[in-house]
Amino acid sequence: MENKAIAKAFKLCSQLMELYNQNPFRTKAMASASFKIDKLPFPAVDASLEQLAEQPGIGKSTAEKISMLIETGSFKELDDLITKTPEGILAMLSIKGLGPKKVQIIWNDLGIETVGELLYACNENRLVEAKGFGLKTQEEIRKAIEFANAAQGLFLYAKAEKIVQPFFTALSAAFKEEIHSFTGEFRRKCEIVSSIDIITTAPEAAVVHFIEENKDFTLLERFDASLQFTDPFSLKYQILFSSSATFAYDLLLSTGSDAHIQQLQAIRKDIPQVDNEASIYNELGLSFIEPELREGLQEITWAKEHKLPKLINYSDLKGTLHNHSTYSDGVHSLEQMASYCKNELGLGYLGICDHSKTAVYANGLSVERLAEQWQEVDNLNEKLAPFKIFKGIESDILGDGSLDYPAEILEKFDFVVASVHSNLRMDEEKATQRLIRAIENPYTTILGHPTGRLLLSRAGYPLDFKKVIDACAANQVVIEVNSNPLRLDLDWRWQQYALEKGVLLSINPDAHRTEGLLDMHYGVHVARKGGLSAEHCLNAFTTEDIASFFQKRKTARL
DNA sequence: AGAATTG
DNA sequence: TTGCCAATTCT
Repeated sequence: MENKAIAKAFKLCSQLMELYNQNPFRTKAMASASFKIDKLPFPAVDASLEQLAEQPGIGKSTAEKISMLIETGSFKELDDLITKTPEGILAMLSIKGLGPKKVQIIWNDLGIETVGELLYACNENRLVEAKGFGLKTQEEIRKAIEFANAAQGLFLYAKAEKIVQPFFTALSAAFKEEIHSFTGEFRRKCEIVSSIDIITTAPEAAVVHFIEENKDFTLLERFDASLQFTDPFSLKYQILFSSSATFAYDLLLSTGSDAHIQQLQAIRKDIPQVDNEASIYNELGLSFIEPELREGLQEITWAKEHKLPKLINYSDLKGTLHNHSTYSDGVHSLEQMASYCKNELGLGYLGICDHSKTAVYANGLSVERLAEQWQEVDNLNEKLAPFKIFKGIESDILGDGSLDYPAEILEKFDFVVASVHSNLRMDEEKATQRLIRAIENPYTTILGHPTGRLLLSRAGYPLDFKKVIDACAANQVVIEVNSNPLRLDLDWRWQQYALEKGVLLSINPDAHRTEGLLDMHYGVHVARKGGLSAEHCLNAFTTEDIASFFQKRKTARL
């Protein structure tokens, strides 16, 4: 059990305590325990009861709850609260805009106990009758419910990967002589997947037996050449049965996308059945197209002219930009982050970009604390050389598009990532103007997570992407590919346009802990979908090249 | 802490 | 009517 899951359980417990008007001090204590656990720099599962109890903010009783949670999946208080709460009420607590107080009113005053009824009430304009609810709140809740409904049955790529990897390994081990491959959305590295598609040459009856032996799985349907089932997470699987003779052809067709296959069929109605994918493309007069690119955008045109981009690989990354530390809301210290980059990942540099002063909720840095951080960076740079820490900041873009420090502070950073964290509900016109003002700021080096979206959780603010990207091109501002699996923002659908305009992209993990740096793998996946090559990726620059890039940006604005 | 919404 | 405070939720 990960710290995040433990923290979530404590958070839920605190919300339920508040829902039932329990002692506010105990409720607060529960919430603060959740916060503390989320910020532990080591996995709670590896710690002893004593080690946990001596952590500031975690006492003996919290430590015991944690160990109970790890052992049994729950603890007494939480269990009792969950038992007496209808499922629909629990679901409401995870809808954005609804906290314990509002849910309490919905439940007690309106007598609504399910999310479906709540949506119905919104549509019938009945929510406005309740105290504390108005038209705007009702509309926000309605939108949040519809967003959550649309996300039903969908999984973040990263989550699906974690779930499915052991299954795929087991399948491969059970049928060692056969060929297996992921296919479909998962093979195309789509940021969201609706099913896990696997193609195999293993005999159907044996695979069915293999699935049936695993009690966790529920068989759904069997067609001629496919088998569908779900797992305990409700993730859907589809297994396609192929043969070694037709494997490449079946793999290509099942990989899709539909648009890509249609475009291939427009070249030749019958796609040739030869023994590997590269040969199939060659027969059609095309260069081999990597699965990630098969989205029906421009890849066929590129392949016809043999002008496909040489897609970036994880191993092309030389360093990492946009990361947090304990100076703001990160879990690991600056030194831990730097050592991990240097020793575990073999990277050449770390850009440290803690939150700026306006982000108080994330412990943003005052000018005084910035000075402290810079001193430590200087010390660490001596100690870890030739490894290099670059002094950066994730500056809030304020409501009017300005950055969060005066020019005399901004000029002292090696680079600045500018991102929006507040006032997320602007209309397209306002949000676009706000971003463009930030892009035009001479101190902005990188535009961070451009839309603020959280996949399967909330839409980003609406933007005129062309205007934003054109402004980046005009001002030589790099655009971040935020690699957090929940963000993956800039979306790959717009990366190709940015690259056409000569904009550089940067695969940024936005890591708040050492392991978060590994999220760059997901950034690479979507950047490949966007057609990114190493030469247009800022953090594929060597330490020397990126240092001179930052220096040039500085001299350019003098 | 600061913004938005509601009362 | 207007302005201001209080409560809730989010980032």
